[in-house]
Amino acid sequence: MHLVDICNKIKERRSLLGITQQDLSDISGVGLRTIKEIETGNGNPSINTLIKILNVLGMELDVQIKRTIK
Amino acid sequence: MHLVDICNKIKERRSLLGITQQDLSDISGVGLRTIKEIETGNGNPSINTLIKILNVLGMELDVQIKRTIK
DNA sequence: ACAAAAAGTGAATTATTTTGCCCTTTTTCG
DNA sequence: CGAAAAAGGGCAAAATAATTCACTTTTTGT
Repeated sequence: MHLVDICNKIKERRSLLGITQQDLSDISGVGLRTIKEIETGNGNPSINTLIKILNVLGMELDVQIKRTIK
Repeated sequence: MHLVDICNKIKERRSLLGITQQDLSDISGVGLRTIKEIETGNGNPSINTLIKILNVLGMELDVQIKRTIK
């Protein structure tokens, strides 16, 4: 999973939950500007920043062995 | 999955593959010091840095809905 | 035990992320 | 349609990650 995919997942999940970027910022403690950067795909967040956001969205990171060796 | 778990997975996987931190650094293009930081748990890498490392280890990131709401 | 290799750490510098402020564009909905 | 809400972006300051160099500690293998 690439960074852009992660960003899209975040955007979709937030939409699904019916909260705004501002809400996500307030609850996660991550700056609004940063969340905008991430959701538009222009961003390279640190793990901690990403995890803060994912937590609010009820999601989590996982690391696994690649199934398909492209 | 927390940051510390990710760090441990990286460390274990590198060990399993029988390569050194130096090797991982050379192949991934991520600085040796950065890799050391990550493996010892003192680190907050950006997603891109993390992905570079995971690629070399044949691993990948995934984002998913939390199964257990602790 | 000893030497070599690998891993861990400190400090200083550079590069990048994170942030707030402010404004523009797009979307929502009465 | 028209106003309000939400999203998208430019810019510069502050915070933090990434890197290099040098050294110490630990681990590995003979």
